[in-house]
Amino acid sequence: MNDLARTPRQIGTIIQRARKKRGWTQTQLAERAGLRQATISLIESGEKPAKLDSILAVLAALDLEFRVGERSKGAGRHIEELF
Amino acid sequence: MNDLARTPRQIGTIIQRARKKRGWTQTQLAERAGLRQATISLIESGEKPAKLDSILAVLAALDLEFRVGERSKGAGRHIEELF
DNA sequence: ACAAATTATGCGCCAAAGCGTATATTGGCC
DNA sequence: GGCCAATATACGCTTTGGCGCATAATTTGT
Repeated sequence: MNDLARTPRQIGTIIQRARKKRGWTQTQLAERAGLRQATISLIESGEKPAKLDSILAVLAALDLEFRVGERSKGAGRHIEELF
Repeated sequence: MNDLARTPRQIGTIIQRARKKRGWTQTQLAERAGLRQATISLIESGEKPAKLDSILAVLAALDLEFRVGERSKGAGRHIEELF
């Protein structure tokens, strides 16, 4: 994978795609991440900035993780390019 | 680069390394990220969970970015895996 | 089209991140 | 040791993310 995640919205989109890929509902993901369905909804929309802990919990529940790399070194894809 | 970042502490360590690599003080980084020196100190220690926005601002100031990838898989990725 | 499931919002509340300011504490360097 | 830059803490205050609970709004399946 290695999707670029520079903004809360990009992160939300990535999370949503990963969740649907697993066939999970927001409620199911919320349970696994120890959050509420409403919180998942907000995170996926990216409109309200979340806490780092919440994002990390969601990523872990999806078996995903952050990696930190230098910008503009083309090691990832922009999520917008997907459709 | 592409450093693993699963916990706030790991993220803080990465940020600190990148900052020192650039020869910046916490105060300088704070100015560029629109935060306080004290906040940078807390983020680098990773002891107090920060807000996602703060982390993203710091990464951007350091010309870094998050990438999201599957756990337990190497950094250099096969694009074919995605579909 | 209808019912069921899923997702998006609303409201009051609490905990805490970040702020401003200021002060310890540490670390280099001469 | 002594001095100054750099970093870690402190306190009161404001803002807000996430909660519980609930309900709209939307999507999906038959």
